[in-house]
Amino acid sequence: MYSIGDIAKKMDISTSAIRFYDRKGLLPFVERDEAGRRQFKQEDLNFIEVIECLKKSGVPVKDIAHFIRLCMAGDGTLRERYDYLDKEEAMLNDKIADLQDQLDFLRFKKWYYKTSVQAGTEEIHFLPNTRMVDPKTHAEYEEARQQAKDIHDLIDL
Amino acid sequence: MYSIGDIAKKMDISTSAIRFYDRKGLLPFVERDEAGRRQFKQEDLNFIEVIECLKKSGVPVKDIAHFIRLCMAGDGTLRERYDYLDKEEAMLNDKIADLQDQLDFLRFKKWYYKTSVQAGTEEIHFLPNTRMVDPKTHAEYEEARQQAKDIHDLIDL
DNA sequence: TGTTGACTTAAACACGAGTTTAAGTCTTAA
DNA sequence: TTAAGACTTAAACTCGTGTTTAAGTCAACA
Repeated sequence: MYSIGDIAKKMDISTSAIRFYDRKGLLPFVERDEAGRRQFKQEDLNFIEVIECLKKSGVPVKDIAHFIRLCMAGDGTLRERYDYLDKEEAMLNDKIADLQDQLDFLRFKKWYYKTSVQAGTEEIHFLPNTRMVDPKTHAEYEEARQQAKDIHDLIDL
Repeated sequence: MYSIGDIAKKMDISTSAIRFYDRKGLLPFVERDEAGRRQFKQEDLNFIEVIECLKKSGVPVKDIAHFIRLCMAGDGTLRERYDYLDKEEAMLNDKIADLQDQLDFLRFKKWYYKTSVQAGTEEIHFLPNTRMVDPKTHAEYEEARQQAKDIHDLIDL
C-alpha cells in the first residue's frame, strides 16, 4: 500500500498533479482508507506505469482517461485497447521521425555556425564567390556537406 | 516578397499565430510596406526555418526569441549561437531517447493486450500457473518476451 | 495535550500558446 | 463607387495543465 506521497516520489511528480489526474479520471481504481486517504495497491502501479508512458509520449490527459475507462470496462474492450495502443504507437513513431528531422536541421545549422565562427563572420554564407551557399533543405545540406568535405575538412558534426 | 498569408500557407499555421510570434519577438526582421503590412523577404525564410525547427523541437517561444535576438546582434554572437544550438541538440537527443523508451513500453503493452485478446481475457497475466507474469520493467519484458518466444511464437511486434 | 506532518476538498490562480473579436486601412474588381 | 478580401491593432477570451490557497481531518510523538 502506497500513500499519495509515496507515489509522488516514485514518479517524481507533485501530489497536486496526482490529485489533478484523479479529478480528470485517470485514477478511478484507487481506493480510500476510512479517513478518505488514497491507498495505491501494488497492482495499481501497472496503471500508473501506463499513464506515465502515455503522458511522456505527449498524450493529452482526456485521451488517457478514455483508455483507463476502457481498462475498467473489462475483457470486452481488450481488442479496442490493443487498437488504441497500436494507433498511439504509430503516432509516437511519426513524432520521433519528425524530431529526427529537426535534429538533422539543427546539425546543419550547427555546421553553418561552426564555419561562420571559423571565418569570423556569417557572411561567408552570403558571398557568391564561396561555395558555401546557404543550403535550405536537408538534401541541399547533405550535398553542400559533401562538397565542403571535399574542399576542406571543416566538418565533424 | 511574401505576405503574412503566404507565409501562413507555406508553414501551415494561422496568420494569428504569426502575429503572436511577432508580438513575442520572433520576427524583428520583418519589414512593413507603406500601409504597415508585413513583407517577408526571401532571406527571412532562413529565420522562419530556424523558428519552425525550434518550435517543432518543443523549444518555448521566449527561448526562440532569445536566439533570434542573438542573430540580430551580429557576428559577435556567432559562438554563443553555436553553443545554444549545441545545447538544444543535446536536449533534443535526450528527448528522442526518452520517446524511444516510451515506444518500447508501448510495444510491450501491445504484446500484453495481443496475448490477452488471444486468450480472451487479461487474466492470463495474473494467474500464477502461467509463465506470463506481468513484466514491469523493460528488461523484465525482454526476458519474458524471450521466454514466450521459446514456448510459442505468439509474438511479432 | 497540543502540535507537527501528511493527508483531504473546492475554488481560485497562473502560465504558455495561441484564437477571437472589434474596429479600422488599403487594393482591386464589378 | 461601393463591396469584397487581405491586411492592421489591442484587448479579451479559450484551453490544457497543473499549482496554490484556505479550511479541515487524522495519527503519532513530546
